[in-house]
Amino acid sequence: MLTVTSVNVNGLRAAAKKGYLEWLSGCAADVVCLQEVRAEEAQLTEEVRRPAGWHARYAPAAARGRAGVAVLTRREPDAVRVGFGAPEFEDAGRYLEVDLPGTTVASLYLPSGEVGTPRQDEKERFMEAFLPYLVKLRAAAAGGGREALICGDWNIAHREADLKNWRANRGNSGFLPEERAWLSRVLGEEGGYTDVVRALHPDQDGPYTWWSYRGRAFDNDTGWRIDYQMATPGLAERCLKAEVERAASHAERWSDHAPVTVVFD
Amino acid sequence: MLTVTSVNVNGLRAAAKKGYLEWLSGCAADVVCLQEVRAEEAQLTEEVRRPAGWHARYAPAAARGRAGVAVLTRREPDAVRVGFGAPEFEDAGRYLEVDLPGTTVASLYLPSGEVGTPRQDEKERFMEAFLPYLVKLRAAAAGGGREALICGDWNIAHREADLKNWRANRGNSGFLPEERAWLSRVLGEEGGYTDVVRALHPDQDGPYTWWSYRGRAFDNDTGWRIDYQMATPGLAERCLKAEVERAASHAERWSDHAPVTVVFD
DNA sequence: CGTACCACG
DNA sequence: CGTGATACG
Repeated sequence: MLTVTSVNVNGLRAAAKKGYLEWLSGCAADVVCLQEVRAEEAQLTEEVRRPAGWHARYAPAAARGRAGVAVLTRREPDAVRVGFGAPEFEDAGRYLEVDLPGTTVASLYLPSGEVGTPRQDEKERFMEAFLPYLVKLRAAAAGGGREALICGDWNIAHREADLKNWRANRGNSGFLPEERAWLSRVLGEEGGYTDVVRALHPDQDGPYTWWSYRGRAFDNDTGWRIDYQMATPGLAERCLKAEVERAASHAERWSDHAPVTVVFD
Repeated sequence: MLTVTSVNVNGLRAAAKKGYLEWLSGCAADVVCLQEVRAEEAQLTEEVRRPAGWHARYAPAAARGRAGVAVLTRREPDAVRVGFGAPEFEDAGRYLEVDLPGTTVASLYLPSGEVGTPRQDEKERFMEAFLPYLVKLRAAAAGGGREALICGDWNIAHREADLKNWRANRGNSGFLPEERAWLSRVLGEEGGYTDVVRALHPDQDGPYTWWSYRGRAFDNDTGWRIDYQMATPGLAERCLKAEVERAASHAERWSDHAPVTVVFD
């Protein structure tokens, strides 16, 4: 059994002030992947940096206060790797991988973009460099009799069911045809990964994992499903349960994203 | 009778959220001089911009969110002037003058400095340009049978009694020998102004008008007296009462400065 | 709208 | 330590 949770915390220091640690203490997962930590380890309190009972590995961004991913594991990982080989994104705080027995788990924070800005170009460069890595990772895992799970904020909604207002967002970053096509490659023959939440919930809208802080997006459930756990075939087959932990109320929210939890047999 | 209050609000928008308007509604003054407004009029709510019963004139800084002085008057001023003729400080949001019958009242925010930095040089340039203006203002007022009152944050403690830790601050901006000597010139033969709070309270420490937000400065009354009302001789003679309105508790504070109120006959 | 940074005080 | 600017999301 392996239970993995992934959540974009939108600033770990802010999240810790609003209930992240209480949430973590009730979290039964074996592995927790965090994105948008937005802090270096030295800026975190000891309790937040290494919660009791967890091993914690961080990959902060070179730019202070930006991005940053982490992985918490109940047992010490066998190996830890930062980045995926693309020089531009080596110190971007966007990819961290840990090896556990039989399985490699990664925390990913794919850049968010905005059409017509350099940030969209950066997002596309990331996507272009990352897909070959995913292919290589899957092959390497298969060759070594291992599985891989890429958790995180992919900043792309794949299909119309993956966001509330898909019509209005056809021209917006996060739901562009080329972004959706790229995710289809990750999930198709080329990548061979499975979106395990969608695999277990094929016929519903959402479940959304992100709601803008602007307006009443959360209250109206005007959300996007952009946080995924993408599993190699052998691992995907073992998926028993997959769910998104939407906060009960706006007041209980400690991030604009919700945790995504998957239980593997 | 003329009652004048002066206070550095340290951001009028923040002050308004913490009790400034409640304080103002209990304020019996005829004129209120504000410093560090840190906003343009358009950024203020109508209620804050023009409180009921007041006329309000603003002199914002060209740099957004910096400095900014204002004067509130119960009756419409006869004239309003921004700046004191020094080109460098014309749009600095540091000086605003209003004419009321028989009296000119000014709101001043003298630059704060830091030894060894360009900001200290700026402070000194301001002082150098401002003293001749004060001399000219006094002469012009006298020639026209008027009085003048310069209220505000002068960012200099004059004597040892004007700050709690004078020994430790001998080398710090705000209590440098040259700054103190400059204030002595304002208050001596050259300027001819009277520090009316000190005139009415000659033998006490303080009363302080500013306490740093750092540490427990307010609770320990580790303050500085840097906010003054400086009056021309005829007006100084009419001073009946002068006091500093220290907030009762840290929780009641809506600025790091306290209002200075003077009643003239 | 919220979390960070920074400059200023 | 707090205000407000800015970048990012």
